[in-house]
Amino acid sequence: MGKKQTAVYMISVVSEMLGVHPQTLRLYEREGFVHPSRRAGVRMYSEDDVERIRAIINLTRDMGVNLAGVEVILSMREKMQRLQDEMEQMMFGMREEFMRELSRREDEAKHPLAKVPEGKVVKVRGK
Amino acid sequence: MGKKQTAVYMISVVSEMLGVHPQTLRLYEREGFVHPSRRAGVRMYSEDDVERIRAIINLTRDMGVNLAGVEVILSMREKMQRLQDEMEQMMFGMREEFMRELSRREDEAKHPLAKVPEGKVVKVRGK
DNA sequence: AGCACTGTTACGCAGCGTGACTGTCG
DNA sequence: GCGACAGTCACGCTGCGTAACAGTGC
Repeated sequence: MGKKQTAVYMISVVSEMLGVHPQTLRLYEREGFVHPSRRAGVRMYSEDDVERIRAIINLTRDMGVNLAGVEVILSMREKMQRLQDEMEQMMFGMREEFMRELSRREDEAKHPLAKVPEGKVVKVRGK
Repeated sequence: MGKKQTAVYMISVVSEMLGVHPQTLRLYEREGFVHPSRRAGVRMYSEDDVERIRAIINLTRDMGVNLAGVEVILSMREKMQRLQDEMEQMMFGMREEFMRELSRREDEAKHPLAKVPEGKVVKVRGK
């Protein structure tokens, strides 16, 4: 567990970086949108925290979205990200399976008498 | 162009079906969330319209989401649906391509002298 | 002692649901 | 002429950003 030495800011810095009232940042924490670490009781915002807050500001100030809406949207965003990763991984797995099937058939062609166990064929949910 | 004869309701019916004030429904239309058709100037809500309104009600009343938030969420939802369909289709295409590759190799094995044009191999964006 | 943090409380503006009112059509 | 639609306007409640205040630690 090394010391992930990414930049860390305290509330006043983040406040003027983003043009946000410090109280707003405390509010966001109370509402559970960000979880800055603490050093001696003082909030320390990581780069990720700042980025997350930036997204929230963008939603609230620029798009007029509610905090309740922000919560839904952020969780949807994460869900979408996971789904995309999952899909990608699935495609990769599919490709590998086909590769195995190809070499299996090649082996079978070379040694016609040795039965190589049959591979299963990837199914895709029909349209 | 057949007459898509799905059930159609006027505002008072929808209003009491969903327990929503009629004015609220008119508001949702003004804000561009639903587009009921009109018969003689009177709003006619399709099943889809009702379903969409139900989703909006769920977001606003139960989850406390803003109308601005609703807009973002609904469009995200559609986008996610499209993305999922697209992914599914892509996997289907991948499978077909592999099938072609398999039969190409079989042909090549049967007729060793006839060069069958080589098929391309599906690539997956690396992790 | 002074500055920047902490937390709590209060104010004000804006969004939005709803009620009231008037007009039109069948 | 009554009932349900249409539209417009105004009120009130709530959410949320901000300001004010007191307490604590370097």
